[in-house]
Amino acid sequence: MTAQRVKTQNPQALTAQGRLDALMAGCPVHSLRSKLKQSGLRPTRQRMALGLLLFSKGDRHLTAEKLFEEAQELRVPVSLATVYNGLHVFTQAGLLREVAVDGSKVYYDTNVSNHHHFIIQGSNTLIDIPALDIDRGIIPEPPEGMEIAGIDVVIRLRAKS
Amino acid sequence: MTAQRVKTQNPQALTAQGRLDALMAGCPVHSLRSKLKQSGLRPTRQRMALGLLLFSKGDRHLTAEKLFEEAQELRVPVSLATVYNGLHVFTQAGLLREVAVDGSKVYYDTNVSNHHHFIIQGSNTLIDIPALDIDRGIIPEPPEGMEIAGIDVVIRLRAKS
DNA sequence: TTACGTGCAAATAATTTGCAGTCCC
DNA sequence: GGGACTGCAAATTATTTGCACGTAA
Repeated sequence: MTAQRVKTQNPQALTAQGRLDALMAGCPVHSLRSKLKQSGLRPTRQRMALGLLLFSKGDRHLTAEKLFEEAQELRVPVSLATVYNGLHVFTQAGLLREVAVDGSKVYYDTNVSNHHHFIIQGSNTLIDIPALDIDRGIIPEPPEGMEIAGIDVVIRLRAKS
Repeated sequence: MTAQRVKTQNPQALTAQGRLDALMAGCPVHSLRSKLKQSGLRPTRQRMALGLLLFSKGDRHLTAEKLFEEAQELRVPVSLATVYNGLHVFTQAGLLREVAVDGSKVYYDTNVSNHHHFIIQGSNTLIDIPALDIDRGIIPEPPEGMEIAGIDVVIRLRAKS
């Protein structure tokens, strides 16, 4: 192995892979590849394609069907079953968050930070709401011409570890 | 402050009308009947039976399938399609509230006042949370041995009338 | 009477699964 | 090479719909 072993606060910068990652930090392809590897997921052709569709356009709210359509439009060969599979493993890895909107389809949010949502009845559009507002009991103003039809708060519980 | 009880007999020994009567005994049958009429809904045999199952046991959280099972256990003749139909018209009439829990099934809450929910991961159990707490930015303590896995806030919007 | 409701079975919609074949490490 | 991943099609689950028949007003 290499002889240069200097301790710093960023050990990753000292390995060959780390230097490579740093160089490629601006490249969405390579940053996605290492994100997947860090999560123990093989960066397969299909997962890379889905990951790029999901994560290289800012925060997005997508259904499985919608993501599948986007892949098809771009002539990326991926099956619907693999889209579902990919969304599940991405979610498990903490790269996506499922949003409970209604009883029909599941939405995936590429913004995994703490925040909430408006949903416009009829059109199935999600709009982010910063968490702080609601956590302080402040209900934000609806967009122009819209009014609040209802508020759903669901706190999911699990057995303490 | 317990409600007047009617002596229960073997439900199978009764006629359909008799079982319906047993179900109605001690229950606000007429208030349900007028509630339905006020909403422009015909108080049919099936809707009365479903309404009594829903509204005569305090606040409940039910799925269509669960309500159907309860009707079957009490030998109340009603089809699954009619259960779905009934839940929809009751919801439109403001007698029920749909709760967005996850992407699979729809829950119906007989408590239509402003409040929120815990859901216990794994078991599909809903627990009411008074609205005031959350509307003031106070997240209530989870039950013993449970911890918060996540919070979903969805504000549903509609076009201003 | 007659429009609204109901029951049945078939149709949808979203998602999952079984398994043979493929690809990454 | 071997286990992880993918694709296809069939299976499942939750819900809706079409239509003939029933029933409350």
